[in-house]
Amino acid sequence: MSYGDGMSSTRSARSGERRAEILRAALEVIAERGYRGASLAAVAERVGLTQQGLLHHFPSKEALLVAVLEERDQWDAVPDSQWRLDLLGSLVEYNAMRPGIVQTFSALLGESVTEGHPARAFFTERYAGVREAMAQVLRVEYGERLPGGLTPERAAPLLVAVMDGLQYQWLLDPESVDMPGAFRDFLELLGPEG
Amino acid sequence: MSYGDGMSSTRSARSGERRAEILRAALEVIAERGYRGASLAAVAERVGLTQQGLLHHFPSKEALLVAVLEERDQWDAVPDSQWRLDLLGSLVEYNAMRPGIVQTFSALLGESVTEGHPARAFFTERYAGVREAMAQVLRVEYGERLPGGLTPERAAPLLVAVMDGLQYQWLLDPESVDMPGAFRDFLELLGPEG
DNA sequence: ATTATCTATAGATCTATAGATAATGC
DNA sequence: ATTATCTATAGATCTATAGATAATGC
Repeated sequence: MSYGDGMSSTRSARSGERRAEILRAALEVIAERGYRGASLAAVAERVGLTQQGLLHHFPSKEALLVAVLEERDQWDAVPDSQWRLDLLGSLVEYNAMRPGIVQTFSALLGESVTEGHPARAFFTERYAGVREAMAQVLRVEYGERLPGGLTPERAAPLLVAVMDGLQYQWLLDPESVDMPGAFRDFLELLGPEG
Repeated sequence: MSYGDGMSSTRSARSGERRAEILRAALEVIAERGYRGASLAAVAERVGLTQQGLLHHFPSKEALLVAVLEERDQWDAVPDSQWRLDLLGSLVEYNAMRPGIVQTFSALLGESVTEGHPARAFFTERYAGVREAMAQVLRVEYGERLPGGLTPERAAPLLVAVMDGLQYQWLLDPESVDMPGAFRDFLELLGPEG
């Protein structure tokens, strides 16, 4: 399912560029301060607009966040069920090269568990989907029985948990935590095939 | 190392109680809104004080956060190197019974990766310590060689990552994620001894 | 006409300080 | 005296709306 160019007949190319600029700036500011701590003014300043000028492109702060989340190409370098297990290591390596995106994502994930957070539903659904996709990836690699007697469905949340958990440890202390190496260790642990 | 009663000669018992009440309220409000989203007024209201009344007990919002973090009994039902591996499963089970604390912790961890967050140093140091402690726990259980050819030091960040990562998945969707079960699965994966 | 921006501003908050008042502990 | 709490308030923000002005596209 390829999803369109985002600037259909109603919106000019120039406007599309502006939106993209704003989204990039929002991503940065959220990485630095989280969503609740990010002010529209800070995002606007980064693209040389006033806060009111920004609100012409996104009618509210929440609309801006939703747009950021939907532009999930950023994190949807993340796998679907077509992926192969041995590519996950490379994905983690790739993530280690873009701390900004990882930080935005991790800050939003952390905030999203608080009450009434506008990203909560997004993450809940996303994780359900990612667990399913990972189960399928594991099934392709191992069939129904994994080491330790696990099924793909039971191993999937662990795989996801390791990726997320390592991101926090790595963001807090990149010198001490070799994120890609640790993730490969986990794949090793998963068994001979990995 | 037992750490004292927190109300030495300088502070009355009544004051200690008030402080404890405030800390409990702060824990709740942070769970609901994160640290940046938590207002002193919201915490104060919960203990029947004005915001200014609260600031008599903690001179600033940051001082309140520091006090919350230092009262880490909450999360330091978390292991030191004396622990045994098979007790970790029970710890996760215990955590599954106190979603509030888990949520406070997870929200703070998420926020802490943003710039200039007052909990950042705390978490960085805490994780270094927890990794060390976990390595020692693994060493006691397995010696120097774990399944997959891992050393205790290399397995430790994975163990920690699984615990944290599962917490997020579980907070977002407790119906779909069996946190204690999944963690036991991971211990199973770690090998025969676990 | 529509789109992009701006200035002005309303209306909420938020943290923190100053200083008054009441209660408590020697 | 010290401790706990309150009222008043300064000084920053923040989001969002209203309405003016300039630029762009048919």
